[in-house]
Amino acid sequence: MPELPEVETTRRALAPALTHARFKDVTVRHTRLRWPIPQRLAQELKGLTLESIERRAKYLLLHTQAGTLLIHLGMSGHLRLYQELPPPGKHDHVDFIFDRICLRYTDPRRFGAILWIVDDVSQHPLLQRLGPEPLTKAFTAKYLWQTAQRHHVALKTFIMNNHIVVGVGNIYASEALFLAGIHPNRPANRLTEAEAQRLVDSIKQVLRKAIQAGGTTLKDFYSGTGTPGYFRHELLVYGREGEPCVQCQTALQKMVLGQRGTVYCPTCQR
DNA sequence: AAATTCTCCTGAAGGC
DNA sequence: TGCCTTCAGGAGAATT
Repeated sequence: MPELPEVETTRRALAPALTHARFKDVTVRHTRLRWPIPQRLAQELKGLTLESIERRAKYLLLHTQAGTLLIHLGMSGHLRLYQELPPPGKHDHVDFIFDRICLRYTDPRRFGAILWIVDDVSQHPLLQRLGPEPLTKAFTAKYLWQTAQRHHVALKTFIMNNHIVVGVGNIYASEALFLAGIHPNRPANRLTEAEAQRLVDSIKQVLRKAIQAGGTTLKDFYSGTGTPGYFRHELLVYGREGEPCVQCQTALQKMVLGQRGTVYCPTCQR
């Protein structure tokens, strides 16, 4: 499931091949994603040059002079580059055809999105209320601690809230809380300032390392060039329910928070 | 305002 | 082997 590291990995794979490339055509086989793909997408894009690819939260923003193509990978989406497109499979919903290369969007569960934005992208409803990027200086312990004072939800739910900080999904929230030694079910407003510092450091660390590893591939995720991510081998708690904690050998436990499976060490996380 | 629940969807896993 | 049920999960929308 693509979280920030997987989306960033995708962006880095696509940018060298697609920056300054020109859209020649778009093939849409299945319009029904999270929202319908715009009917006139092919006409809008045809002939435009892709100027840059930006990532904001888990959104990819493909900028052109006339507008921005927004792509979200949802739960199971991935984008892949091809010199020569193979015959489409069941879940290959969209092909972006450039002069010398093709980009295919695949998404079995169809929770992703492809939108065309003409106005100021930063003012778009999907983007304007987002919290800070976790890997920037704007995401500090002071900010997280002060914000936490006003919230009573479980800390894991809190750091997965895009209004608080973006890009931290179920996998990396679980990992970061383990690294910080903080129980995922602790109410946000009971976080101490010292713990906020540990948590911010842990979030940054786990995201950076995951990007270095090319993301986490559980099933569906592959980078833009088709390679899987290797961070799965470095996961300390996610997917390890019942297995021994790497620090204390206690059997890891699982609970549900905000309708999300949450694995943690009952000994190391308090 | 904040918190909770519902919803979209498919493939995998479990039960009988 | 096969059919049915359950579950996972990003995040906006609807509801409390």
